[in-house]
Amino acid sequence: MTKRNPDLRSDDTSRRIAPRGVTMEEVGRLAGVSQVTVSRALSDRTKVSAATLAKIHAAIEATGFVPNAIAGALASQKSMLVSALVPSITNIVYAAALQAFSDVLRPSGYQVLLSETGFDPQDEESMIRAHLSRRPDAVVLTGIHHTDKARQMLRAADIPVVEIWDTTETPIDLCVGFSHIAAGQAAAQFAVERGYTSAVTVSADEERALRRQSAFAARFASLTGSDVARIGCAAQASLGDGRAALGHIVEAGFSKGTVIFCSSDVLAHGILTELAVRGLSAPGDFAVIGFGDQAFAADTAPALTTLRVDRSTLGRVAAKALLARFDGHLTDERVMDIGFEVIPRGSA
Amino acid sequence: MTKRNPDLRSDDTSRRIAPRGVTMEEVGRLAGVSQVTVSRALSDRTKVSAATLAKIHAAIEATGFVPNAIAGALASQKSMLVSALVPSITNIVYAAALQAFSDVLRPSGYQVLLSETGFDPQDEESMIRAHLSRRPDAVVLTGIHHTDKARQMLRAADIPVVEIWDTTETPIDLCVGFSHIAAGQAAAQFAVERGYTSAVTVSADEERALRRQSAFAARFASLTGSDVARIGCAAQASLGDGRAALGHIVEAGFSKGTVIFCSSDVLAHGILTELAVRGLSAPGDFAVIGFGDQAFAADTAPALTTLRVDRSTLGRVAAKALLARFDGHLTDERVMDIGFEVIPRGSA
DNA sequence: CTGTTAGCGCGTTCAT
DNA sequence: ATGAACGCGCTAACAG
Repeated sequence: MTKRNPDLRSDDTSRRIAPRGVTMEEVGRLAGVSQVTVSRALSDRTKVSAATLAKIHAAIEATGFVPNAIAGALASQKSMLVSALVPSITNIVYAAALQAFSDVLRPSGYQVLLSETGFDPQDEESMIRAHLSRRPDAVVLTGIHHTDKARQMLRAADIPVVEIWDTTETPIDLCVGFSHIAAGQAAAQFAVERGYTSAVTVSADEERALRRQSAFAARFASLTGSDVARIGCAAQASLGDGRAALGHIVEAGFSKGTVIFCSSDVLAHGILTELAVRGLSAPGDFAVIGFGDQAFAADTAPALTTLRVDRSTLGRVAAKALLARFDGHLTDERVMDIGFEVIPRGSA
Repeated sequence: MTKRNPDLRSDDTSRRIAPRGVTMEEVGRLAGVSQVTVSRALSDRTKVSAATLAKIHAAIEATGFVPNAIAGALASQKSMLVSALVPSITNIVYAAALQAFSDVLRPSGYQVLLSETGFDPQDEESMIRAHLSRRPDAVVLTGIHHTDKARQMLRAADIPVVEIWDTTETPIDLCVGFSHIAAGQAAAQFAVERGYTSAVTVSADEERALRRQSAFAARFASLTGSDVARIGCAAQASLGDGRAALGHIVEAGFSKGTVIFCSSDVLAHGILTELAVRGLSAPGDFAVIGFGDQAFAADTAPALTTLRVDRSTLGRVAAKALLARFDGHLTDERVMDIGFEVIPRGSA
């Protein structure tokens, strides 16, 4: 008998204090059934008799068995993993969308593998490679700009891909977001309707924010004939950046009655803060429009006029689209526009 | 010959448009070497001749091969995955720590599998089970309160476990955080030294925040002899909650010169906001102490006096402790206190 | 309802 | 420096 005694291994583990992990084989042995039966009991309890099911559950309880999802994934070619890539997890905007996204996927057994890409497509590409090595059942990317290599790898992976936070005519696969150009235009339209004839933008140095900013400026100029200046700041704009921006605006001698379109509510909040410090008021001296409608926007003083993008809906729609795909529903609706909404409050 | 022809599979895949995933076998065939050689080339390039290495890389390039980490993990018994469980990813406090944590682990090839537990130990337990099924090489938990079952599963998994955001004499394994009691006491001490003789706390309904609040109240009372009232709000406290809290404080008739200790900077910011709206000032009318030293704390008006906890350091220390463990360094320093710091600014 | 047999794609011996 | 054989723990046919 050259064949290895199958019991050797169990003898080895029985000597150990902490086994490497209980297997279905061991659970089955204890329950008096084979490994497959254990597998079946766990995947579909109706495929096993009530009596054996009870014995198996007892054995699982006794051994503390936790299924090995790695082995399961290798055998079934399904990892039950969805990978998500966002620029930053400390940015509430992405975090909130991911929260909703995960919440929808979890009940179906999927877990989300998350990574930060920063704002660089090259970094994103290498993270995509790392994620694909785990054979996710789907991938979620932020934005619509990716390297050619990244697109190619994604297509080769032959799994659903969702691009979020933007819209495009040419998605890799699926797309859930809204038009940043339309958002910027809507803000301009609103500002003009409110009677403002002069405007400045304060915008984070981030591609989508810049697109909103440009659209605002173009529309505002075409509507009023007045040029729109731009003040820039870091990609992760802070309250302090907003305060500093107002300083520049005031010192540049912008006339009172100017409206300030910010690329985020945080920047807008900074503007409001600095306004108060300088004894100025909104919208009397300067009007302020934010972006995002974050939790605090309704509670600033004055309350912040802003553009709402429903981050939860974004995540939820993306997740549901994936679940539909996993169920074989091949929707022809590949790009889903969740829109946005101007929320008029006190600041403009 | 009943044995399946090993070439059948490759013939099948050659007919496909999108193969299920290129294998080392296929890469090797194209490079004229065996599967093992490809494996070696990828794990340690020096174990393969320069000539074959080149051929292998060419084949990888040509096929778009991406290693299957699932198969790798099953074979090597190493998933290169670290699972992390936090109450909420939209809470900047946890997100920032995770960011640093991931950044330290990534260069070593580890990825972080993240899940939200909410604030319920029972939910945490089931998420732990789900995570353990993926056979992570380590687990990170938030806080020191977990169900017995959870502790038991974790021990059975026989992998490093790090509890973060708190300290304890009896960690499951490792622990990285700070003493919430000491933090509350330090805030009270500071308040007393600044001359405040009356205090109120505004605290989120969350275990660690409540512990800080109690410690503050106890120390403040023992130092001044005056009782400390408590105002509570939701676990995820908002700016609006802070504003409302000040309303209660004012209406309850607290004397001016009272110091308000908040469980988060966001709440404190809300207090400052409402103070300004009511024409009151800090610290003249009411002094405010926050907690966390978030990015905006230095830029509020007045700047917020707060307790700083270095979230990046927290994440970094936890990650480094794990890397040391992976390298076999069995430190006897199991609980690491990263401390905190009182940051005196204008509000108190 | 239950067991047998084959892989899933890789790392890890052990040869050569 | 390279290859053959084996096994990681599970799911997926196929029998009975």
